[in-house]
Amino acid sequence: MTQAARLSRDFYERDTVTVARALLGQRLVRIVAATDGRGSIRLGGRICETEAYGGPGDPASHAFRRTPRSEIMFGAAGVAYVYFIYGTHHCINAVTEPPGVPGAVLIRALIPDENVAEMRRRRGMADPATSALDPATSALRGVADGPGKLCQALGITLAENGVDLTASDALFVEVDGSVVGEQVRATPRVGVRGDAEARSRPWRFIWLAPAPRS
DNA sequence: CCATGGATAGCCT
DNA sequence: GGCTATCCATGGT
Repeated sequence: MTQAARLSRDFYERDTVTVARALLGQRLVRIVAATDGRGSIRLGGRICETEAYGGPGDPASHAFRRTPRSEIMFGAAGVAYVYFIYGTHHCINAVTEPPGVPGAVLIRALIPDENVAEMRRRRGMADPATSALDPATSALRGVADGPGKLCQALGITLAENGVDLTASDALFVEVDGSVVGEQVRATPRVGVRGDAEARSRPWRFIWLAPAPRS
């Protein structure tokens, strides 16, 4: 079977906002052991929402301060930065920019399209076959439509912090076309401190071709 | 709207 | 070392 191309170091080693925009439409893939213990299966989906996090000038970024936790954001691009938040959820970012320049893109939502039933199980959701919901339209809702949800659906925890997305066989991003030219919503963060430029800069990108998260 | 609950950062003694 | 605020998420009300 042919292997889809994987995003390279060069892809990630660019301006954070550019990478956040370019990740839309690509596929986040996670390989996990099959439930019968033999072989492995793919979990994943198309990235439909991202958010750029900058360096010292971005108060909402963990790299606002250089600490042991945020040090990874100052390192090699294409590495996964996973953090645990609110005592419950994990969030996965892709490190951006050349070494020494901090930056990361938070992956906020996926459109699940591989082994959705397994991802639903990992989310604690009902089997769509026995659900009253229409599987054709509702089986995807709630599975990966949020940064914490997609990590739970894909089994991403702090153990995946530092994984090289350009080299790992268990966690990576595949090229699945670009959404350049398609409809994308870019919005600044509101309610954060910083100068006028920082507040008005586009940070979050939502792919409007499919239904984004609610 | 509100409760949740673990890792982290910063400040303290 | 301890102690506390914060974390712009999620699920249930």
